[in-house]
Parts: sequence; structure tokens; C-alpha cells
Amino acid sequence: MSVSEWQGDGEAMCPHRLILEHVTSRWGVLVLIQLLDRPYRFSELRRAIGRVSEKMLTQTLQTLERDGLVHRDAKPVIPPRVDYSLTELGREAAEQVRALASWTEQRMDDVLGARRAYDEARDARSRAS
Amino acid sequence: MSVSEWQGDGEAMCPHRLILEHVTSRWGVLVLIQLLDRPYRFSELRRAIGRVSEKMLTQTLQTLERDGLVHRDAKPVIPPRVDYSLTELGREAAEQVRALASWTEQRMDDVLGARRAYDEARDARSRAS
DNA sequence: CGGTATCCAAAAGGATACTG
DNA sequence: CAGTATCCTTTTGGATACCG
Repeated sequence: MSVSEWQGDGEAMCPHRLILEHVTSRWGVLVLIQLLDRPYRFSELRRAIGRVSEKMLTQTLQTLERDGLVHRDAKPVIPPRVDYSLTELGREAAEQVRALASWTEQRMDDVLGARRAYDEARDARSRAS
Repeated sequence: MSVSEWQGDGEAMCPHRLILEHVTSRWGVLVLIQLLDRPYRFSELRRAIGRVSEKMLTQTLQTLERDGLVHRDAKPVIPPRVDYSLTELGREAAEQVRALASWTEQRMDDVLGARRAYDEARDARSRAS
């Protein structure tokens, strides 16, 4: 499968790439993984993820809901209560994303080591010049 | 301007999320998947991905190289020739990313259907009000 | 509580010119 | 060819105020 096969036909980006970008977006990744645990209320989700603004969380949830990955259950009570959960489609995506996140966690030390080596090599080069 | 400056990522965020963001970044995803195929030269990679500026491709490759995911092989010839390939670490990451991309492709129709349903429901609601 | 609307700052990204 | 450097535009994201 070639990357260029996903590209748009001139103006818009191809749908495949767009969906992938929703799923791999900064907050999309975190929301999907968090919801694998269990359903969350809006504020609860915000606290669980941490350092996400109301605006970005709203935007992310709406995008994921529109793509059919997240189910939004707004209960008509006072005060309002809205629960978010994964659809079956969302669970599939979330599991892929979680696999990637787990890999990242397992291999973090290797990456950090590679970074140190890279930076040291760069510093040595700049001293030599 | 130093590399670490424009690469940003000053140690504000936890390393785990940071690595994940490099791997899932817009161009990072495309580069990793493309390099799963075989090593590529810079311009060759640029053509294969398409619609990526020189600047962004350079930036992405440097970030992935620093994280130890991509190997850069600059041959001291005229004209310059630089080959990029995946490291073992990079191959592991790329395979996870490719799995996610494949899922997206397989499930694209479901997502597009969900979107149509969402938009129609929203339009119906706005007409009713 | 769970949003929306608005404004503003910061970061990403593109175009162009230039270099070894 | 494979980049850097610079300038500029676009997008992203946060802060704040307000609403049902």
C-alpha cells in the first residue's frame, strides 16, 4: 500500500487520511484510550486526561462522535449529565491506538537513549567545527 | 536556530506522550509507512508522499532520526545522496501505525455512513427548531 | 454541568531564496 | 541533491465570558 494512494484528487484530502488524522490527533488518541476503560462524563474525562481545554475536548468528542467512534448520551436532567462511551467501531480504533501507545511506553527508554546519543553526536560535531 | 529549538518539545510534556505524538504526527505517519516498503532518498520520499514541503519532510525526518526510528545515511558524493531507512525500533513503530492505517481503510465506509447519519440528524434537528 | 462564542497568542506549515 | 534561512499565512489551542 503506497502512501500516495490515500491522497486527495486535487483539492480535498482523501477520506481515509482524514479519518486517520482524527484518530491519531493529539486529543483523539487520549480520549479513545481513556474510554476503553469505561464510559466517562465530560468533566470526568477532562480531569482524567488533564491539561485539555474545554474547547478542545468538546471539539475532539464531536469529531469522534460524527465519525461514529464515540457515543454521546445526554441525559435530560438538571444539572445536565452527558456520558461518553465507545461504539463498536470506536473500540476497534481505540484498541489499535492503545497498542501503539503501549509500544511507545515499552520502548520509551530506547527512544530516550537514542535521543541522548543523537544530541551528544550533534554537540560533538559542533565543538569540532 | 538550534535543532532542539524548532523541534520544540521542551520537556514540558511527559516523554511518553511526546514520542506518541512524533509517531502519530501528520507527516510522521506517512514517512513511517512509506519506509516500511524500502529505503528512500530524500526527494524520492518527497515525491512518494506528495504535497509535503521540503521543510516539513526535513523536520519530520530529523525528529524521527533523533528518536532512533529512522536511520539517515548520507553518502559523501557529488551530488549529495542521502538514504533514509527504518531502524529496528522504527520498524516496530511503523508496523503499529500501518495496522491502524489498514483498519481505517477497512472501516472507512462505516465511518462515512456514520457521518452521513450524524449530519442528517443534525440537519433534521435544525429544521425542527 | 456541559457546553457555545469570541478573541487572541502560539505553533504548524508553505513559498521562496540561498548554500555546500 | 539535500538541505538552511527567512518570511509569511493558516491552523491550532487556550482564556474568558456567557447560556440553557
